Amino acid sequence: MPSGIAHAELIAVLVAVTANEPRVMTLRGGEVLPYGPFESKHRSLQSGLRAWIESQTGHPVGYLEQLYTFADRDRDPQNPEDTNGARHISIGYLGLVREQDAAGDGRPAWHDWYRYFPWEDHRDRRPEALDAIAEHLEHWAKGDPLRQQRAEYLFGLNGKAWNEDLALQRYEMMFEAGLADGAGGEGRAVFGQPMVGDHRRILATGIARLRAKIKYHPVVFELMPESFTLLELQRTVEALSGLRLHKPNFRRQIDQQDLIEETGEMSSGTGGRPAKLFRYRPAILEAQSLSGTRLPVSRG
Amino acid sequence: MPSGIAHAELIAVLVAVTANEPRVMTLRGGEVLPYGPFESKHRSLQSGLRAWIESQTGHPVGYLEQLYTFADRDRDPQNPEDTNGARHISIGYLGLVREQDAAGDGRPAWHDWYRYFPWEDHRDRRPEALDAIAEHLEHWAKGDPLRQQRAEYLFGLNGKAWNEDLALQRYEMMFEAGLADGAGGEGRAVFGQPMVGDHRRILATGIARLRAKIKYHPVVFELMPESFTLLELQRTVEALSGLRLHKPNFRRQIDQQDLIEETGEMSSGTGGRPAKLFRYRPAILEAQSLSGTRLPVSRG
DNA sequence: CGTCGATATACTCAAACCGAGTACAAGAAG
DNA sequence: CTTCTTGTACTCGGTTTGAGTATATCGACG
Repeated sequence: MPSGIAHAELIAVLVAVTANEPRVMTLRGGEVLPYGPFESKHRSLQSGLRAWIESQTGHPVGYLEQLYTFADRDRDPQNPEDTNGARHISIGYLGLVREQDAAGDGRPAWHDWYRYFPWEDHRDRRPEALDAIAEHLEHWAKGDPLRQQRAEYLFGLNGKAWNEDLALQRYEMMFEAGLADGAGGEGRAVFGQPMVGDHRRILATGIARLRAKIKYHPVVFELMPESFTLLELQRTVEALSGLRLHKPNFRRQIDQQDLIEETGEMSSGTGGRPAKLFRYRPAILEAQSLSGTRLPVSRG
Repeated sequence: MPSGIAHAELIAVLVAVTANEPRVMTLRGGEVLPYGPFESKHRSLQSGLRAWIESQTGHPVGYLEQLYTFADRDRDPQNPEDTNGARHISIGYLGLVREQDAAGDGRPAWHDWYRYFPWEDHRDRRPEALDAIAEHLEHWAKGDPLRQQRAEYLFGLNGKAWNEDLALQRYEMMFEAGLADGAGGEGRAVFGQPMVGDHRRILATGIARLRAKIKYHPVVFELMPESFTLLELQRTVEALSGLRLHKPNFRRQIDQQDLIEETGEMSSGTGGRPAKLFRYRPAILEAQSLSGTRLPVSRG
């Protein structure tokens, strides 16, 4: 069997939510996702990565999931990989941690992920960037009905509904249309802060996966502090999904499923009436995380 | 940065449905999944694998999706990989092809996948294997309430409902309990045909993924011939999910979504009244495959 | 002290969806 | 022409879900 030798590395999309903003851990001024060599001293990829992340962030990783393995030849045009005949493989992981915090070696920094994808935040209003994007895409899709239809669908144009789960496909279309980095040349606009190589695509993959995941699995709780109010929980889900939710319905679905229980204490309140504090029910965890636990992600 | 060198290979779970049975392509008498080295002559992993599969099966691959990257150190105990310091990475893919067909180099054969997971087929009756499995698991979980609860949940014991999506978790529990291969020793029973290394686990990953996928994405059509009757479509979904479905409801959901259209012709009939022939609507494909197309997988 | 602003929490209501069952139509086989 | 098998249409009740409304309880401020 020929070759089959490759450079392998791990790359992590580490997410935390602080002050109602979803954040990603980055290096080098925010244009690189944390990555590391594929070492074999640990029993599995997961456990090795987990240890590495904990050394970097100083916090335990609540949830860790393999995202995707990226290995396209033209991944990173600036860094030709065929020189030695071996290819470059990046195994991407999605990790959720409870708090943003400095510490660690490589001066990691947490950044609001909407800095990289400003068009993905629909919590307060339709992002203005969308209008400009729509215009560019229209020009790009001119004469190609399939492209047009797909652009309308992905970006919620012409009365189509916005679907928050399609973050990756949206980014990919923008990349193809030359709107994601300078590669398009010819004076095209660039939206959102670029990252090195395909790191922004990997981040988009993580966002899309997480947005899909929170609807059916109780992973949000990995991002919450020990005790929290229902509104804080809702704000976290909203931060991740980029949508505003309907408060009564959100609460209904939450307590229909017995995912949380009251701690007995009340929040000291930021403004209005004090809210009950809740905690995630760890006992139920195993069974629930298998079955179809649902978090309502619906417009409000 | 240290090492980061690894042996990389691709491994494929190739699925077809023929005569209402889900089949997997295998080599060497059915105990090996098709695999190949990770070559760099193609633009991407996907396209390289696609070409390779088509040369093997003689049929185009309708759908191809990355499954998971397997790289645990103790993946394959018979084949120690630390000898040369490089680790072994398998990038798994799930592929759907339209017909089973011989041809190709390595004398590939298609096998009913329930041969490897007999307890997963609930179409006609509750598999008898489940009783024996339940008994073994009960013994294995004795004194550990978490294990007990999880076993009940995974295998639908004690009145719990069966959930077809949990195929992977079920296999993993059986593996842990020593019921999946001879490794358990001490005269344990072995259920289903074993495969080399972790190939059976990879197959379980593919089955679970496909079962989850068909509920929300119109990928079943990649397994269907050009034109088909509604019952044939239903039988295919049933074959994959391992469940019987409610006919009227299945039909309702199918044509609510405009996924298919009549060809105008009728089936020459296998028994009763001739059925209308339908075809998948290719025009809608792009948009639909993004949105939440639903195929009803419910008991009948 | 009373009102306002803000948040928390409870309740209502209709549309949509979904599981399950029933009834009838149309060809094949005997 | 009866029976079997498959196809197709319809009904019905329960559950889910999106959306709206009403009330409770705090802090702040005049």
